[in-house]
Amino acid sequence: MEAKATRRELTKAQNRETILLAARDVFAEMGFAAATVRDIIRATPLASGTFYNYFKSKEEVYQALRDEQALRLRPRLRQARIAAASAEEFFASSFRAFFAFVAQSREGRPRVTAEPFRMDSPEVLAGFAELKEDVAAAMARGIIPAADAASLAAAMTGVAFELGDRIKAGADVEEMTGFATALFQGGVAALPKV
Amino acid sequence: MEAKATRRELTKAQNRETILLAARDVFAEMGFAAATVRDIIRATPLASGTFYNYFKSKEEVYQALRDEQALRLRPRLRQARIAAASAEEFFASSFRAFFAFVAQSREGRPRVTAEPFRMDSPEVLAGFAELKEDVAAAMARGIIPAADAASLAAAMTGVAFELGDRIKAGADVEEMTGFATALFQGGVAALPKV
Amino acid sequence: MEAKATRRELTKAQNRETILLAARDVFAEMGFAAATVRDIIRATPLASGTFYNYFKSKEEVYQALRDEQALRLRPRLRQARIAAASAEEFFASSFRAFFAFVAQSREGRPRVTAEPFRMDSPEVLAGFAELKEDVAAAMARGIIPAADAASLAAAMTGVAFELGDRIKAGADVEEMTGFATALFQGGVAALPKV
Amino acid sequence: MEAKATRRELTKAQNRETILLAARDVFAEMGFAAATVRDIIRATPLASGTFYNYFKSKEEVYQALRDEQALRLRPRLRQARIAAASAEEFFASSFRAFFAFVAQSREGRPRVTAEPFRMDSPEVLAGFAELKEDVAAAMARGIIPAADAASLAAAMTGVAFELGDRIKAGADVEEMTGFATALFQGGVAALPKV
DNA sequence: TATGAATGAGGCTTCATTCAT
DNA sequence: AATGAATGAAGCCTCATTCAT
Repeated sequence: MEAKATRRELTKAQNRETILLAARDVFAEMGFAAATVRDIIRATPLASGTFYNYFKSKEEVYQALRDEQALRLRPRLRQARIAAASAEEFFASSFRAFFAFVAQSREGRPRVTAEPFRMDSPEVLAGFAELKEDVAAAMARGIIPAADAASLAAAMTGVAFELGDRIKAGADVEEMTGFATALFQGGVAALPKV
Repeated sequence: MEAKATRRELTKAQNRETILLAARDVFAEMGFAAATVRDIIRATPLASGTFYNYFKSKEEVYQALRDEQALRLRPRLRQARIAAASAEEFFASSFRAFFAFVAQSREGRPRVTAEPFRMDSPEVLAGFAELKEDVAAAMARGIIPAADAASLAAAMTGVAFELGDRIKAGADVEEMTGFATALFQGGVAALPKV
Repeated sequence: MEAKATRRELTKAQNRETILLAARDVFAEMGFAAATVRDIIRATPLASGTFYNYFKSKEEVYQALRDEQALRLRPRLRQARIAAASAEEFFASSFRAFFAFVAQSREGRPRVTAEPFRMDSPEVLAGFAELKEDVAAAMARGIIPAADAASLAAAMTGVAFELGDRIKAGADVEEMTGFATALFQGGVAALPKV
Repeated sequence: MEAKATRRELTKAQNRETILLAARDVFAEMGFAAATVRDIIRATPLASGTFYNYFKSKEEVYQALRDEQALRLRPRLRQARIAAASAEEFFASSFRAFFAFVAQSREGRPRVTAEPFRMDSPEVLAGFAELKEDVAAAMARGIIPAADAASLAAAMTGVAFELGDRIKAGADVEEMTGFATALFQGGVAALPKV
């Protein structure tokens, strides 16, 4: 009895995963705007109706994708930031975690999309909120000079996304981390010389 | 005969503009992904067929919109950066021009879209290339310490977009400019105290 | 073993009844045309597959519903008409039985449907055929003046349905019965004065 | 210029009519519940999208069909009833107008539908309201004995529909009219002997 | 050029039904 | 029997685009 139930559950979970993976590829290949539910289904061995057993729309798949990603990324970031004992450590570990994540999830799947957007899913927003909190906490702990935490968090986000976009291989991770960390630590003057 | 021709020219230009303005509103209201050519036409007194006298698709309108914006923004940015005699001036004038532009184009049109994307139209890409060049030039001129120009340009872009997103009123422009400039000048230590 | 079998029988009958009741509500709420098998299932604690152990389609449920109703109504009508010793009795008992049935089956379930249709299920048709026969029989017995029995039966049916539609509460039954009976007995001149 | 406009208008009107006629046949053949928009389109030389230039749904076509019919029927009925100088005339002219209308609109199109329903479109409801008013007016004028006008109107409606259903050819019109009129005038006793 | 109805491809979604468990 | 996920046919509808006027 239990085996039976388990088997079904398994298939369900697999189907869901199948759809998510297909969606990721489709979005990457043609961009979110152009992608259709049909495209996702076609990238799958499943029947059209099956899609709707799992998601209501491409938006929902997208959310799930984002959220799943964020869910995997957030703890790492959090961990890195909370453990930081100095500004250098705070920035370096934050950026390193993010860039490593980008490099890994980009593995074998080159960034093709002409449309680098970021939907404001709850998980993503929550991730940003966390960053702001952590920045504020770091300021309170005296690790970072007191300033506008929200703006600093936004600046970190912008730099992370924009430099993240430029990451090609795992090799770039440390380089980018060094660059971003130096920038936030000491401005242009502190950047690694070329 | 000439009058007629002139009038026609005028009408042509006006129709094009009508469509562009409508498209801007439609994109702002429902996002690029959800918007359709029909939506744009409906936001216009024109007939559906007329759209195709001016554009081939919503993508093309979007490009035109971007390009027009970039075309208005780029000279200002360029001007500001080339005239800069110090790093401080370089950053401040760049960010100020951008934030002012954002504040102005947002006037009366609150940011509604749940989809803050940035398509890589030729004009926008060109704008980024320009920034990179100008950064490199500034480094060559000794105004900015020598470093990876592309990464620095990317970082500036990221900060500009992310802080730009947070701009609500014209009043924020100077504040944001000060924040971003200080960050690039001297890192977190240099940020305005709260 | 026997207990088990019995229980199963019971469950079978119960499931069938469950589906029929759900179908009745669904049809009443959204009309037959709009209702789907899924709607019926959803109004039930049963699984979708189970439906097909009992019925082949919503049409079949509908028939079953009609037939069950007709099956309950017909004997009463028949009884009433056969026992009639005068035209007055014939009409009054027929209409009373019908209106009472309507009032009862409408109890607590107000007429919502925008689609007052009457499918010609075998049972319903049989009911009409019976009425015609009984009318003819009553004519043969001299209780009702000889006339076109089919047309008279049709007229009775029309009046019954149309006045039945106007019944709200049990209180209306006698009133409607009086009205219809008077009409068939003596025409407009015989109708209750207001 | 005018000719051109006229030509277009004409085509539009023709298309609308084409759809209405097709819908009428489709509804007659398979019943409203089973009919789909696709069925209607298929019964037409038009493209699927064209349907939606004229109607939003099969319900809307149905309404239009009903309303058009009612619009043609109502004035005749009204006329007939208002001109009536006696109860006999009131009933006879009402039923005659209705039965003639039924016979005519049924010409060549035998009643196949297994589903004799009547949707409560505004026009149909208005028609019924008119009947009630006219009955009341006739009572006020002393032509019909005072009674419950609404119930009498309902009874007339029921008899009309039910007998109307039995009409096959124009030949039946007078017969049915005589039957119904006699019934309302004097009850069963007054019915034509067989 | 402007118009706007017609077109039909194609996306979206639900549905009845099946079938492995 | 009961379950409920999978299926894919098919209905719904919108859309981009064409084209006669």
